[in-house]
Amino acid sequence: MSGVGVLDKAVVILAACVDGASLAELVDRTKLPRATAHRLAQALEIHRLLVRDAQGRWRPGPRLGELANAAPDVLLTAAEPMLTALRDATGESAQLYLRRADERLCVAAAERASGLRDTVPIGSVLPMTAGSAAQVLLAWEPPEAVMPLLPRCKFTGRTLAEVRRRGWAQSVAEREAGVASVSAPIRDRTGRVIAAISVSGPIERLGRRPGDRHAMAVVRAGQRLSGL
Amino acid sequence: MSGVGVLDKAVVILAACVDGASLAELVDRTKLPRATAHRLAQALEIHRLLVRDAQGRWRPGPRLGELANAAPDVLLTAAEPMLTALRDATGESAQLYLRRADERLCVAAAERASGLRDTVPIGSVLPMTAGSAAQVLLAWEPPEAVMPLLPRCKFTGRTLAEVRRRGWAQSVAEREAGVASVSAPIRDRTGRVIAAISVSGPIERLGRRPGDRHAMAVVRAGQRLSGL
DNA sequence: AGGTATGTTTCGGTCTGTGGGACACAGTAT
DNA sequence: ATACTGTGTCCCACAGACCGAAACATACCT
Repeated sequence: MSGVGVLDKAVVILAACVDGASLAELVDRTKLPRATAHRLAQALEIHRLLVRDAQGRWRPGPRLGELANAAPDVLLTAAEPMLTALRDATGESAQLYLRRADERLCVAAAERASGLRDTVPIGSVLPMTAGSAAQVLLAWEPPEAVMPLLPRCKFTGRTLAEVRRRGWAQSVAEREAGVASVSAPIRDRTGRVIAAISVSGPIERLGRRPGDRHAMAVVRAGQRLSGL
Repeated sequence: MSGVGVLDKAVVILAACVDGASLAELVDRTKLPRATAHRLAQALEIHRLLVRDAQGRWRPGPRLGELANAAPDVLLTAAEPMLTALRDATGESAQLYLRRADERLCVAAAERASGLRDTVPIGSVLPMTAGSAAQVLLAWEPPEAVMPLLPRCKFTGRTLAEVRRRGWAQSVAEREAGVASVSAPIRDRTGRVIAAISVSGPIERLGRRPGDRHAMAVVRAGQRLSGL
């Protein structure tokens, strides 16, 4: 997949251990043979990329945090001025969301200074079942990752197909009554969607088709933040 | 080293990219052949464990943070009650330190409630060149990792040998005038020192040989936090 | 123009990683 | 008490994944 099979397997194991995993759970989640899963998990443990608790469950290890925190996140650093510019260009609050399993995390924001505005504090966890950012974070995921969620979503598979076609999403009164929003993807160098950039505000100002008004600015901001 | 060579190399590459690295720098820091370094760095990039900026420098990628933040740090969770118990048992403030290159980071603390006390706020960055926690964090490091630091340290190689022999360290007026401290190692399951646990307070109360008084309690707390 | 440094890609060969199976232990069912 | 099943750990023969020298491309310096 990346061309280095051991690394591919190691990353699958790390992902499977995010919420803690016994060996049996690890084997079940990764579909790796037990000996392979055991051997690689132990090696990750030796490198402190995993730790093993008293019950024998593997969890993310401290070295991940050490490596992650060693340098500021390139995306977050670049996002600050871009969100500010987007807020100023559109006159609405702007946010950046990362996916966290079945939720989305607001990791950066630039808030409209005055008047009626949608405030999403940094660190907020919002649902993945409503809102234009959720649509963007899900639209390019494999169907098997999306299907379990769709019955609980305010949008449908058809909405997500439309998002893929247009390259952006809009929502009206999905996450919250009275709020409309527009979102676009931020992609990594391989083209994978890693975050969503959004503007949001009252329906009174944004209208029932907020994409007509702001999609271009949001898409452009997303493109500028892609590939970092 | 862990028994999985590709993983060993990948981790070396991740560590070398912490402050950003071009391919040439990566090759120089890791001593890997250039084709190997390039191939593995690209694979890490595909997995978003590294990102590559516009100048072609690799940096820690967002997936590290995603994996790290997914679950609370086992050690920090366990440390809270242990530091409180150590503070109560010794009557002095207690702290937990992680190594960060040439500094140490206080990541947890339990402060003595009243009277004369050493306050180290969580998040503080302290030097690696003075203090008993620094001695503990360095004592079991390979000589080549320690030698460059020693000329600037308040202690010597002999001090570190003594720390290894005793299993703990003490300092008097090293990091700060009037402050004495005792520290012990916290180890992972492979026996590697990953943190230092300390008590600290005024020399008036701790004396010039604070280890006589508190080493046993500190060592025991360190042992209890080891292997998580 | 020539030399050097850096980044990227290829591919034959070697040795690393794979994973079936054995073993030990714990838990469950009869 | 016994048998069976599930789980975790480890071994080692062998297949193929990874290695890395070499070639090539590009940029930079003199």
